[in-house]
Amino acid sequence: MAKAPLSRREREILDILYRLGRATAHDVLAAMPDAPSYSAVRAHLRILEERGHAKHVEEAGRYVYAPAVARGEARKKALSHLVSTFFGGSVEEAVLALVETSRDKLSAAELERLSAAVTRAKKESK
Amino acid sequence: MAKAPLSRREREILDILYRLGRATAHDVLAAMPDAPSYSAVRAHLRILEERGHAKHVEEAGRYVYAPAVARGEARKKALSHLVSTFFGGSVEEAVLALVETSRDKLSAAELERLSAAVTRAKKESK
DNA sequence: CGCTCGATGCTAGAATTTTAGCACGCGCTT
DNA sequence: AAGCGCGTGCTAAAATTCTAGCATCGAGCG
Repeated sequence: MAKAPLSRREREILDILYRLGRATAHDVLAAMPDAPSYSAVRAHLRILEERGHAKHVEEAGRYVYAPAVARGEARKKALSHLVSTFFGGSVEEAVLALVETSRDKLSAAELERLSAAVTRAKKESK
Repeated sequence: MAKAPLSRREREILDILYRLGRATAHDVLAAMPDAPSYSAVRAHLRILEERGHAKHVEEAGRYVYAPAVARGEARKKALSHLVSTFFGGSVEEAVLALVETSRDKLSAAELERLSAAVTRAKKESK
């Protein structure tokens, strides 16, 4: 499975696909702040599919697109890339940054769950 | 501060810059798996600078490049983009994924610190 | 000095990406 | 059954990205 690097627009569109989960060309178009023509979007979607990054199902006559590789996979990849380029490979620092910079966005319940997850990890690593 | 989206190669090179902190054209070239010519790299570096993404200092005659926007800033941005495209905006999920998928990579000490950070966050949010 | 080495600036061309538009095809309404 | 409205496939051309190579310039060396 060769992983040809995506071009700018392709990346943008694929990201939207990940964000939406599944979407038609119109949905994608609507989600783009600097949208080009409908045709252009469709062309990209087609190419994305050709290269194995997306797939589509026909539904009531129209195409509904979705990422080809599972969200989970993509997440890991993106996460690992980010950690290595911005945090020198330190997962710890990444987590810290995430928690610190969005303290207020995290509810008490969420923090509780995070706490539990860390504890769980501690046990496992023992 | 206009935000012109980066092209593929530019993105790649800028990432390397972030990873290395500071680097000469040669360093960058060496860090690229699919490296083009030295000239090409230099050209991109120049463009990157032109567009405000990188800057350089002359040092012993040669140019040493570094990202123009602080690592911290870039981190936040990258993190937030990632969270929104892959985790539906949920910081919690992102942290969980980070911790879960790299359990073994985290040392006991690191987990300890994370635990402390979460606790601290809890207090603050109170 | 005169040469070579290593670095930079610049330019032009090749290659890719990005976009728009046209040509159907299908289901509906009139 | 002819005329929309809406979707798709495909192609060609504009725009950008990517690359290489040449001209220069300063430092070090025989």
